[in-house]
Amino acid sequence: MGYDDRRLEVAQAAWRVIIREGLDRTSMRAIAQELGSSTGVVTHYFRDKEELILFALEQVVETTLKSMRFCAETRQGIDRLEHMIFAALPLQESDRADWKVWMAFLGYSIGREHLIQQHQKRYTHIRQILYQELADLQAAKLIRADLDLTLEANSLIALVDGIATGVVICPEQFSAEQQQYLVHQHIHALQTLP
Amino acid sequence: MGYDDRRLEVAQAAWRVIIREGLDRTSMRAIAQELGSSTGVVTHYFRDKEELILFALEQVVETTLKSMRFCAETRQGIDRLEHMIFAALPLQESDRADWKVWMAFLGYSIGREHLIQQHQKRYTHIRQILYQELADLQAAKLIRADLDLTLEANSLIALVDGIATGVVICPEQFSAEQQQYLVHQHIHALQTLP
DNA sequence: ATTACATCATAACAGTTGTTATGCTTCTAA
DNA sequence: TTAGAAGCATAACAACTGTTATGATGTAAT
Repeated sequence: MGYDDRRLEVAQAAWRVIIREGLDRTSMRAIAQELGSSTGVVTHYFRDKEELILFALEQVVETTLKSMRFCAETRQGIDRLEHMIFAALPLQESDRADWKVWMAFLGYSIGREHLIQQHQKRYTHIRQILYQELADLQAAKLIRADLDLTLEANSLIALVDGIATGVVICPEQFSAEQQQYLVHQHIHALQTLP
Repeated sequence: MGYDDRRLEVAQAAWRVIIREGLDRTSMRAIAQELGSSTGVVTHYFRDKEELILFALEQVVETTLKSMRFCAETRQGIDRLEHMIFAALPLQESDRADWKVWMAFLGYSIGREHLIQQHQKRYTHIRQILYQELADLQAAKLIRADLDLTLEANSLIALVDGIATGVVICPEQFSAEQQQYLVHQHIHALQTLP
């Protein structure tokens, strides 16, 4: 097992502790214990706690983006955008964990300007991805021509954020079908006339 | 100045520290310092830290609900629902602070089941309020008859949550007009035909 | 075989945390 | 006037924090 693999194991241990105990109670010792090792392992693979924490978050973001890209590969048109959004939602119970980590980080970033700025970059990145999708749809005349695409991209992000928040807090209020229905309604409102 | 007033002052000091430093760095000593006093004041008005923290959050929730009720008083129909939603949004820069506290708490609740349950109750409360508004609109035939009102209430909550998250992270991406536009689009989609 | 490095354990460090106890005022009611 | 409570300050407590240093392994290259 290589260096990067072991590093990932440490991050995944941190990931589990964050979900189970909360981000502010995710101490070096708790991570080491979750890993079944000592803190020496943790400090060996990560310069400090922040580097470890941010790496764990980056894994969550990357897997989600990869899932979105995978869903986009085989599809075209409105259906393609719709399934990209679906890929980001916590449709299955197992998807909720990643969103818990994400929300823990959002709250943890309040009062920490440099973490807020990192989130801004992530939002900008996903916004550009969605903007490109919307622009392609608009060029193909599949959605209305009078749309502010940046605003609509932000609206899609807000839609996903809002649904995911609802799922994490009240899972019984958002079945997979209901989540998909809300996204479907939202997206198909883009292609009808003003 | 009465007991309750002083108690509120302590909570407001905590409120300011949460926004400035983050929830996990909001210590008893930091709150006391923000208040210009000693920790003796804090412990005198609150049994422990959790009671203080939760009281501060409750103030945020109450002021928002009060603002929504106030906007509802003078209006009727679709316009009434729309302005209730507006009242919950961070339209002004000064409104962002309350949402920062809210988001800090959401993240802080990850891994703390009893805090999640408290959030569930809050969501249930606001959902019932919105459900009643939607039911009234449906009875007056102002919105479609085939809507699942519970789902639509959850959708409205998700809309506000998502927009507010976007505002806290990327304020420059959501002007007051854009926020209102998104809510307007969402709500007016309820009254057209399927 | 010896050197060097990667991996990990252990322990100590100084700082911060929530909580509690104690005591000092100031005010109020008997 | 006096007893007592309210309001607040101070200090101490043990527990926990991230970080760092040190040393013990094993492994691979010279």
